[in-house]
Amino acid sequence: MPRKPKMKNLSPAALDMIAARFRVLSDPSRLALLHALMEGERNVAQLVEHTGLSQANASKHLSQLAEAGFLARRKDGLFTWYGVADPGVFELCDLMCGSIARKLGRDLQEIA
Amino acid sequence: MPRKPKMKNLSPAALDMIAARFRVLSDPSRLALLHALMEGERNVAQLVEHTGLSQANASKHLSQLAEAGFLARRKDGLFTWYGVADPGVFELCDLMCGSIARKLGRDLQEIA
DNA sequence: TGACTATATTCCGACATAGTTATATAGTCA
DNA sequence: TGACTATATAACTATGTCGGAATATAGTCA
Repeated sequence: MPRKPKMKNLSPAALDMIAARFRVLSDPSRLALLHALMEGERNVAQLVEHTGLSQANASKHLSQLAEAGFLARRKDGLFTWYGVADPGVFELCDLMCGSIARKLGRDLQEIA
Repeated sequence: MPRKPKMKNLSPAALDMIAARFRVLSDPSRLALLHALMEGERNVAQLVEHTGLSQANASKHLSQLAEAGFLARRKDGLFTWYGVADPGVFELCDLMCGSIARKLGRDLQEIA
């Protein structure tokens, strides 16, 4: 029987999936929408008001976030309410902020 | 004095920084390079061999990863050795994989 | 029913990005 | 020195993405 590999191999398809989800988080407008939803569910008009995005633009970004599974939508009459479906997304952002802090610290060391 | 806000506000510049770093992780070729470096430092030729990327393409992706602070470069004669500068990048990938697993689980529930 | 409202979608132009090919840079060795 | 090697960069093309304007879709209410 073949030797057990030291490290799990990631298939190209898996890499594509992971990359696609990172891409959803790689836009400041979408991050602003996520941030605006930390305190709880909001509808589109509220998010437009809060972020300054256009209605069409906000709607598109919200759809992408929901499609990726970070947000959940709930329709109530004319309104669509968006809320966080996977709180793990905030852990991701926190980790990224920590990574940025470490990098800035290292950059500072280089200069000093 | 002004009331202390419930939640820290993120400046547009901060959102841009975070988004830019997520963008670096949003490409399967770069994820493959990162994955190939989990076991330790490698030079460009080794990474080209391991990933199947072209030399020019690999070099560009490696530069981006180093620029973002995820990788460190070390030159030794003709060779350039790349290694992980911030292991936090693997935590980010692990978290993202967990998030994918949760989403797939939820999608499964919907069908069942 | 028809006017109105909230949200989603389509179309389009501007710009960014990934990959290839060719070339530049710089270190090694005869 | 000159031939060779490893890596980086430039130029180009094809494709992807963002945002705006206009329009479509549905739900509400008179």
